[in-house]
Amino acid sequence: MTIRVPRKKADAYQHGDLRRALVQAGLKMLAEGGVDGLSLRGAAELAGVSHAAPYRHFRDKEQLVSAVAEEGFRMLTSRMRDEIAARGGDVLSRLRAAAEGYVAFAVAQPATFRTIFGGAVCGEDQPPPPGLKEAGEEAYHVLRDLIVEGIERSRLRAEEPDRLALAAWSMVHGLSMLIIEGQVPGVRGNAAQRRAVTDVVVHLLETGIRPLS
Amino acid sequence: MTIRVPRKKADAYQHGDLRRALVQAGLKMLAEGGVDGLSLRGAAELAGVSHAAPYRHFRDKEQLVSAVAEEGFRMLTSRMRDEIAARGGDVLSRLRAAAEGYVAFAVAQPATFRTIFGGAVCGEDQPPPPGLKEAGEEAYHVLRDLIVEGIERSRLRAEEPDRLALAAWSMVHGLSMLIIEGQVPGVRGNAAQRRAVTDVVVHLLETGIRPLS
DNA sequence: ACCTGAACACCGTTCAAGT
DNA sequence: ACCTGAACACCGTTCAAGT
Repeated sequence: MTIRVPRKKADAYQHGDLRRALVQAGLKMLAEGGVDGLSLRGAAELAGVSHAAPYRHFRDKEQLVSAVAEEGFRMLTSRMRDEIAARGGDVLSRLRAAAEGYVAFAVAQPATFRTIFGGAVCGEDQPPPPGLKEAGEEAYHVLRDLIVEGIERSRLRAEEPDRLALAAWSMVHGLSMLIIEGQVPGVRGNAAQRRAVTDVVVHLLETGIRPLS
Repeated sequence: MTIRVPRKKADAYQHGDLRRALVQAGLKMLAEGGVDGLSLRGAAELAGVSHAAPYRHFRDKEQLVSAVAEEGFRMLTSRMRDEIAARGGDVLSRLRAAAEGYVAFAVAQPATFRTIFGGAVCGEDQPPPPGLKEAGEEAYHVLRDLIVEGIERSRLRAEEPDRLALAAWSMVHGLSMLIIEGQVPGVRGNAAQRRAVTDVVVHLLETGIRPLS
């Protein structure tokens, strides 16, 4: 009789971890070379494998990009959770923390952020790949849970949570994109200014742009 | 003596209109093949010219993409202006029209919309190319003028206009991106639902997500 | 000035062949 | 099963050469 131990070696590239290695390589290429720096051949080289090997794990480049986007999405969610936990306070304070984590991630990893929402992943009609969809829903639930708590505590309007969540997500997502695009002058490189701008925008999200009347 | 007439022929590709032809070709490729469908060689072929000819007008692909983004930005601004003019009404009604024009353009031309804000154009530190920056400012002023009018008429909060404009732009831009990314379920293909969702989000932008208290 | 054709390096993808 | 090496089509870019 032989006892089968599940193989978990350190140099496990040849045992099923090539997929993970390729995704990590993709994230590294995004961080170093921007969106255009991500290539199948480059990822294969970084993983120490021939350029044809990735096709054992991904049908085409789009599937690798999708896997990288999924991992990036989970990193974004982590960043939000960390910021929320570090800030604490009442639910509005934690919502602001989530917003700042979101913006901070976008600025720190613009190419990864763009890949997550890059649309190279799902075309006009195709549904998003399941893993990426799941990662998106996980991020969305972090936001939605805060919204629901805010409503229960009467710190947010007694509206349908999904409506408030969509408005909040849109605002923070748009702000992040405009900042990394350089459309908000003097903010991309200045962390203090960035936080100030984010606070202003989130405050307007909370109270609206119409007069209090 | 010879009278020099300014040359404006119909088949003016050889007389300085090659640049324009290449930009138009780029827009066509974006509409038909998505962001990845845009190539220098393809644009040259569509313009009926050798693959090296574009380098007389653009230093590299990035400059062509930048020119295409600029033209796309002007199309987006036109779309907003048209929607504003068609709707009319008070300033809040026209703000809503601008938002719907923005979202409608993004959904109708997602690849062009992504290229405008694609970031392939300006890197981390580089400033945006002047033409694209100007096109962006033109779009921004359409929004800002509405905001200023709203403040003057006491339909918007007496805040710094740029703050209100940034909040509004962020919200509508983010909503557009989330919709074309497929993150807002059941909206990408449904114009009526899309308008309803946009109205809800803009209404929350106006009145905020906090209770009226 | 403006354009061409050949050339180079790089990429995504396929496939017969190796272990 | 998993990986390799050669091969193909495509791309961005350069450059000597043509008019």
